[in-house]
Amino acid sequence: MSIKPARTRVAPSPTGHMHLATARVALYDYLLAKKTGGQFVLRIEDTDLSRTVPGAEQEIMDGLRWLGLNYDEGPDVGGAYGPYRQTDRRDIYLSHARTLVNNGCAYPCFCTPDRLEKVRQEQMKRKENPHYDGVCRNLDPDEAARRVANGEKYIIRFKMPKEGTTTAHDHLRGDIVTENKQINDYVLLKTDGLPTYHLAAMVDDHEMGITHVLRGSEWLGTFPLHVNIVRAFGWEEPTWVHLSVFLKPSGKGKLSKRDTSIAMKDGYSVFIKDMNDLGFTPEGVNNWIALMGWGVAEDDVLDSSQMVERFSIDSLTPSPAAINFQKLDHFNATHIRLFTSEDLAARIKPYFIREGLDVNDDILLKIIPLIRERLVTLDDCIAFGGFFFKDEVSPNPEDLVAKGLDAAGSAQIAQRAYQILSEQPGFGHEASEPPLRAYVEESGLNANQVFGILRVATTGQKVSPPLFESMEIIGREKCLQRIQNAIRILQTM
RNA sequence: GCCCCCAUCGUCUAGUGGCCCAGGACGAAGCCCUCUCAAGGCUUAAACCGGGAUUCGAAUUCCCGUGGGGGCACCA
Repeated sequence: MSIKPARTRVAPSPTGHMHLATARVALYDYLLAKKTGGQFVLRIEDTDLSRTVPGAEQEIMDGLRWLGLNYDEGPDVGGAYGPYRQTDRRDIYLSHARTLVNNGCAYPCFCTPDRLEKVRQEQMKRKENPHYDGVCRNLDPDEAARRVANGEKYIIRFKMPKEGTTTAHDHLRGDIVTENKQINDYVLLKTDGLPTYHLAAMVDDHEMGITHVLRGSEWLGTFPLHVNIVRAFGWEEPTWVHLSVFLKPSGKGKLSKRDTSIAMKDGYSVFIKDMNDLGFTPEGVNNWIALMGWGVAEDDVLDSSQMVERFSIDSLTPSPAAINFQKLDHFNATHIRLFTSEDLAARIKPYFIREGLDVNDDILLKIIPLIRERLVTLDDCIAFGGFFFKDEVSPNPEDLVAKGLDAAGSAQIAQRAYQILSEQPGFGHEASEPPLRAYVEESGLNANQVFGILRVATTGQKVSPPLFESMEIIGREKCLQRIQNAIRILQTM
């Protein structure tokens, strides 16, 4: 690991919901910056006006903050290398495009979209690779300049060398050698005066002093182009790291944000904005995405500081990774068990409130040890602890009937239990459990039957945290009331 | 069609020529614990895509297949 501080950037387009892949790039960027004492930058790549979605930029910033990936520089925090929104940098790209035209590495192109489309069709018909046919590449520079001066519409294309090969170095894959003739004369500057990614990203990465470019492997195809652009400017290249892509859970095909069938189903989502609602924690999500594409040996439950400590771009993996929601569950549940009681209480409180429950903070803190290891997602607190905040519970009558018994028999047990509990001077679980256990012994019933009735009676549900501890928190009065109510239900069945 | 990338248990991965009859984690199965559900403990099943080559020796190097993925826009 280099000691030199790294400047990294995540550069999403505000074209839709922020998803897992963006979050992972940001995570790695963040980790590398922290590890080396450098800076992590957010840059918004909004040069395609037609695809920009209102609110998407905010969603990205909110998502990064939710994940705890606070950027040192960005549109809303500023920084010495701004502006951080590409539409605010038009002039910068324009002058750089001119530089390239002037040094012969780029040229104006006057071809109409119509003609281009026709050329493409013909090439396809001839089973050729669709590519720009180079009409304007061969224009006399003076004539081209004249036409530009005359106000003719034009774009600027990169003049890709026709001969030879380009060797581009990826940190994970080594040298990638491509024949130059395979690479098109890509558009650098569009009719609307805005740059394409190819120009904008290269210019910005250089101008912003980015030392390590981490990006998706979908950029591998244009990687040689990018390297040529950087070299045409005479700039030093950053370290290029092309990350593996995320595959659908099936492993068939790239994970797409347009694929709604898996975007949000069964309580899972690929969008960061949904994670909180679904009860996932930043710790769980970060841990999950961190390990898809990063080989950490052993101990793979890591918090942010442990990740920083261990992170290295050398241990990133180049192969595609299928996402696995079961693992998200695992990491989420594991991190929940690691939170302090106060922290966990604060985190689950909103879910109770969302459910319309009146949360008592004392009770909230008391139930934490009872429900903590049962939570996979934070919103599971409702299923395991909602009844603590209800005045009454309404058990399903059938659930009150113990296994192997009928309603009348179950009612008798409930009655006896009621009697035992009301005769007991104390009510804590230490006071209540022994006499009830003794009753189980002498009655010849099993604990499941007796405790099961009480569980359903007092909590209103078949599955709950440990019975006696729960009853203690519910309180003597409420418990007796609820058991009384259960007896009534059983007697009228 | 053309170009590029990738290839270890179902999944995420460790492994950089002998330490590997391949290790960990998730998931699965079983047992223990147990008032339900969990958690926890123990155990089991489960992989080096195929074929050549190099080498005393290959999961690890090279070549060829095959499979998967990505790209071939005035989108990023």
